[in-house]
Amino acid sequence: MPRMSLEERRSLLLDAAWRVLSTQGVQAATTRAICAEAQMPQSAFHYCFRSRHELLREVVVGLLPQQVEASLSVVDGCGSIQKVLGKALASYWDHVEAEPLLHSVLYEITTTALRDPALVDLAHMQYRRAHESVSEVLQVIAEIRGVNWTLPLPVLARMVVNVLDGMTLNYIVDRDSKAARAALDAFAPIIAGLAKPSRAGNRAK
Amino acid sequence: MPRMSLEERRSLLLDAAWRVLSTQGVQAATTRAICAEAQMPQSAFHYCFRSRHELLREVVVGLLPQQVEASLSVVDGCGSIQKVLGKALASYWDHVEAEPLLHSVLYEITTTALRDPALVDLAHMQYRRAHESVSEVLQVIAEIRGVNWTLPLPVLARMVVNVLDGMTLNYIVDRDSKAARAALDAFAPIIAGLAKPSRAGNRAK
DNA sequence: GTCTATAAAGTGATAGAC
DNA sequence: GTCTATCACTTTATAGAC
Repeated sequence: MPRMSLEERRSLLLDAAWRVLSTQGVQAATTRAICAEAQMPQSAFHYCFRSRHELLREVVVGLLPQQVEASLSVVDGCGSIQKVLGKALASYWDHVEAEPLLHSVLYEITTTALRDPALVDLAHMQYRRAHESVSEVLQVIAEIRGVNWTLPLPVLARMVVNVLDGMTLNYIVDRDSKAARAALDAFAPIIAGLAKPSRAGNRAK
Repeated sequence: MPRMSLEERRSLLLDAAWRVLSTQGVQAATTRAICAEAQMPQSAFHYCFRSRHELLREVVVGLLPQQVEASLSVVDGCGSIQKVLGKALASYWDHVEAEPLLHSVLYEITTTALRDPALVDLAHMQYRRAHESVSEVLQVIAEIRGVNWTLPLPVLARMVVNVLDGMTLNYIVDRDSKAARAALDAFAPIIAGLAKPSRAGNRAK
């Protein structure tokens, strides 16, 4: 009913899309459902977005993954390498258990994008970003603890991404928090064990 | 055109469904597409299946996961624990690289099922089976090599499932065989390192 | 700019002639 | 048993009155 700027409406629709996506999934996030959530008529959708694809793309590129990556990046410098790594992993995992539907959407988007030539680059982007983000965290940890990783960083980063990905997907399905945390507690020291003191000594600057 | 028994037609439709699913994905596997693939009119679908859900369920329960599990279960008893485990993992991975679209469908089904109350049990079944299957393989390996796992079997099985799941999903997206095999080669000795010689000695019967 | 109304193309499922 | 035809519904996107 009220007049508003195009930018404002876009923002409302992106927020609404985000709510519909996380609560009902990609399939259910139709232009109708999103506009209903934003309390505007369906046709208002096309004032702001050329197509549903364009909106999906903006949601994924602009909103979703940052939150996830941020949760892993909370690195606290105190304690042994295993402690530091354990805290970063625990921070990520708290996010998974707090917002399982958010993570569920990420996997839906991946599988959806893989089958749609117009969206397939989103899937590639998700993993490229995840690898970069994890690489950075691992590098920071190595620096502040004065250690070197015994595997090439890209290999190690892929391993960590894959472990977290697999654990997350499994958790989303069975919601078995106890089992998931047992697995995470077993993985943490294993990954920490892939670090060795650097020749420069084991505490940096 | 030709008359045929209900069972025969069901079988044709299941095969056709499987081909459409793996080449075009869950979304595209409509009753029309499946019947076209099986070269019969769309209405023939409902001679055999009450609904599309019923067919999806039968495909998942009866056809898909067996192949995947079987590939991991190829356990060759010769060599060190690391060799044996490495061969089982390699056998699974060969299957992934040979049939990436098959594995892709499994993830699509998982995410699709999670959002659909009528199918959600399929997602649970997938993981329950995966855990059972991996547990069994790990147990067999421990027996023939005369070792014990240093972690409870359910925890270890979950870890292995998660690692393979994460690796597979990542590979399906980026198709980076070299990077994936580097990660797998790093994981194998780590998992093997979670075994310790049992008091009974390190070669069984 | 904003809305109602509708077009155009899909979907799963069914009716009814043969 | 088999098929054509179609129903009832949903989707994205657009036309056109206001």
